Amino acid sequence: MKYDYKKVEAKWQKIWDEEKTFHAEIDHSKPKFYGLVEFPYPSAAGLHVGHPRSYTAMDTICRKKRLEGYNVLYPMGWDAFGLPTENFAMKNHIHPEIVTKNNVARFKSQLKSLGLSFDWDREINTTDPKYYKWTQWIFLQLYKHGLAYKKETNVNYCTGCKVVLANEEVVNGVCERCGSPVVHKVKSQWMLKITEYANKLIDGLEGLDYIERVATQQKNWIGRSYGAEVNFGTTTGDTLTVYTTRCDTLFGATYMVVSPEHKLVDEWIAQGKLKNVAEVQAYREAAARKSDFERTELNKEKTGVQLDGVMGINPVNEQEIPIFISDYVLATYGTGAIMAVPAHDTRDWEFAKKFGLPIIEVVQGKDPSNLEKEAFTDVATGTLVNSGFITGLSVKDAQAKMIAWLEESGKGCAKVNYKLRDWVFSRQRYWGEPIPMVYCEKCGWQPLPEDQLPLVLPDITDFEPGENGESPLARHTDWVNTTCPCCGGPAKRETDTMPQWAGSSWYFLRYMDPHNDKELASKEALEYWSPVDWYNGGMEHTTLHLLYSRFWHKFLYDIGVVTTPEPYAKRTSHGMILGLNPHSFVNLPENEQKALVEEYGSEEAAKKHLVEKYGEMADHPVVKMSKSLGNVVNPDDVVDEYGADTMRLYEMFIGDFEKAAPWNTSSIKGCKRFLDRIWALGDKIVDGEGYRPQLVALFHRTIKKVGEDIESLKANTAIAQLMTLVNALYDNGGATRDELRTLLILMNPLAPHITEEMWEQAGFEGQIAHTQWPVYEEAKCVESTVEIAVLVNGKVRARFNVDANIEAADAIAQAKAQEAVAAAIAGKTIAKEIYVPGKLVNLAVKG
RNA sequence: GCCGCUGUGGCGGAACAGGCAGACGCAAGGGACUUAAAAUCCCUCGGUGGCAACACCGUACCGGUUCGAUCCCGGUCAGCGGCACCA
Repeated sequence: MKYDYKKVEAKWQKIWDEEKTFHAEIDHSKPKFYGLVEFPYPSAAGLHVGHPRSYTAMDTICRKKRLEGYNVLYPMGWDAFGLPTENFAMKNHIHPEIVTKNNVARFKSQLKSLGLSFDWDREINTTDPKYYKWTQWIFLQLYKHGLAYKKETNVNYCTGCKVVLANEEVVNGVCERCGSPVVHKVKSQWMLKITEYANKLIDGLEGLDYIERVATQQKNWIGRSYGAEVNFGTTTGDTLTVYTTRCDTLFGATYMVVSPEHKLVDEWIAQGKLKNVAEVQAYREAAARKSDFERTELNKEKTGVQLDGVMGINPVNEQEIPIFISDYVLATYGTGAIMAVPAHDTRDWEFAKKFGLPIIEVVQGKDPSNLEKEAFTDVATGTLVNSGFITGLSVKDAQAKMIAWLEESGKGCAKVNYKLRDWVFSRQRYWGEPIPMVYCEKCGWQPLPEDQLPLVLPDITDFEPGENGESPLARHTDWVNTTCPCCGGPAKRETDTMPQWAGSSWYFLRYMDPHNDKELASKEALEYWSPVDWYNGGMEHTTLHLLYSRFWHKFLYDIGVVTTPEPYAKRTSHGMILGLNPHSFVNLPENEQKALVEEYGSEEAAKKHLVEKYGEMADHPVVKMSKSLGNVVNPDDVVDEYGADTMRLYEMFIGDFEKAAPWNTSSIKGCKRFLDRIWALGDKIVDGEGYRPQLVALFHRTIKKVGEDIESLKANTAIAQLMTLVNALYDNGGATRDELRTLLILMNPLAPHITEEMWEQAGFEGQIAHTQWPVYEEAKCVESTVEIAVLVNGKVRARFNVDANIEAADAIAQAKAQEAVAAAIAGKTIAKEIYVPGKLVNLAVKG
């Protein structure tokens, strides 16, 4: 009988739903396992084939863990606030709440059609006031602990859309959507002091099971560097403090640079100390006007203006050196001022060359004359020269001695700096959590009392941002006008909302206790389920979502709300699912390829033509799926044509889980065939108990390999092993009931519907979901006889079968007795004999 | 520029921890069944030479260590990702 996947899959999905098969409750008698995948943003486009890669992998792990006796929490929800929904709402004149509701319904039915074992009783939605009440509550705690503050900052303002954009919406200095130039505007914004946690966020990575590229990317993003602050004097009697990681080169400082925004420049202008005020002001204005695009331009020529009238004084030798302003020094890092050592810093070297400044060598490399060509920056090999009391030391020793001297003399101190900036937390948008703050002329900013949470979004219909990029909420004065929680006088609500990252920064906590209206989650639930045992998600979330949520969690830990210092014990990441580029030469149908080659003379010319026609991307046969290329694969279509189990299997079989992989429609057929072959085994039951002797080792090996591979995100090789097993069963005329039983359990985490159906039809007890994972015996994994390859000088000359437990000497003797081997070694001296148990004999011969 | 990763058949990819390279699957070619197609089943499938047994070459490239290297070491080239004037 043919396998009717539509009927069978619908049947089991209904059973799982009705019986709440995957509902999790606290149960202290079992070990717990909390598996987490990133909850999706429910976009209007619906599910993408990329989503199920992560979901299926974790589903497979969770299903296997349940069979192994774990109490598994595998939840799902919706990260539903955000710009695309709001834009869709504006364009189509539908309230974002309705848009969200529709999109969520679509996503949910799509996910259910894949048979993912989520506990739907714990479903959450970040736009639900019952949920965002606690997002707002966490913000208030941050505020009360001095970690939320309001500050004038530069924001990105799109001149076309007349709205403020988030950093992520600015691509190459222009608006992601309309392509208009983005300029900077100063706006007062809520900020979160993530920098206060910079150290903890780096050090906390120690001892966590994060894949390395995630950990290093986070470290680089936080960008901790160890150095020193050095106080330079000036001829005006001021102190100009610089930050440097190379205090060993202090004797080589030949000038100083301050950022255009540096405060001392304002003071010197005000005090009339500068002789070239006009020139300096012009440079500062030009720098301020520069767009992001100009700032990020590669190979930019260094520019700058000397501050005429002031000189810096080097504390180590009292030498007077000039001071410049230049935009290659950033106002936001370190002290916004540097000492320049052109001999040993590439940027300083370029600047010095351009402005004709002296270059003094203080760290000697192999070839001092090379300093005319480039700076010498190698820290590992240099020795200090021309450097007073540190001459002759290695760089490392010189730094230690210099810091000691600076601290002793009060001219500086050791200092740690970070690249990480505070988190801009305001968005001038409607579809986000309202920031629960009130402004009173008399009392200043006041937090909303906690008993007034949630502060619900007003029901409005005009979502267009105001002129000057003000939040649409600002127009709704009946909502904006309120009373001051402090003095009771008239006050105004904050009209900015939170960024999309807010709701996702703590959602994994809510899953533990999703319906609690007293606290974000009960202590009992937090203690039982924390931490998340395994969190899988995209690499694109490494530096924002993952870091933000670790920050919030660490804060909640510090104030005693949560019970573990880190939210996620383990973090892995999947590669993207890509599509074939229909414009790439190699993906064209053969006849079109031929036609093009004929038309343009050669394959090269044809490819060149395609690049001219479609842009550089035509050179890449595999690209991101996109609507414009028409290579988007809809999971619904795949489920409809092949079934959910085939879809799941293909998602797992497609390739190395951590790497990007192209979706290949014809490869899906292989997975479908495999399931059909398993289905047909149901009619090929042979007599016999347990595993037949010739299959014992294969079964034990398969149980071992499938278990291990699923657990290490190598389901592709687990499936390959299961295919091998099924092929072997066919070679042996079918399966015994016990063999079928084991096969079905092993396949169940990967293909749950077909296996439950076969289980039921074969008359096995209950459901696979309630049975146990099979055990293997290491001793039974090996065959009793093995094939030994005989190599002579690394070349295979013969093979023979022997008992697996053969002694080395016997194996070597038998190897030499092989006809082809005897011929190959005849008349030669054997220099060495190696026996690798159960595998090979290698004879090294001479002469 | 800095940091990280990757290079294996026509394709996706295997190969424990230095031990027979190419598991498993796709595509392709040949055959069986069929009025025919689909489906299914069988065979071939890294390259070169040979009717064949077989021989030689082969894991981006050059070199090293080793009885033995896709794997370890040194160098070169190519591709991908992240950060990007962070002092």
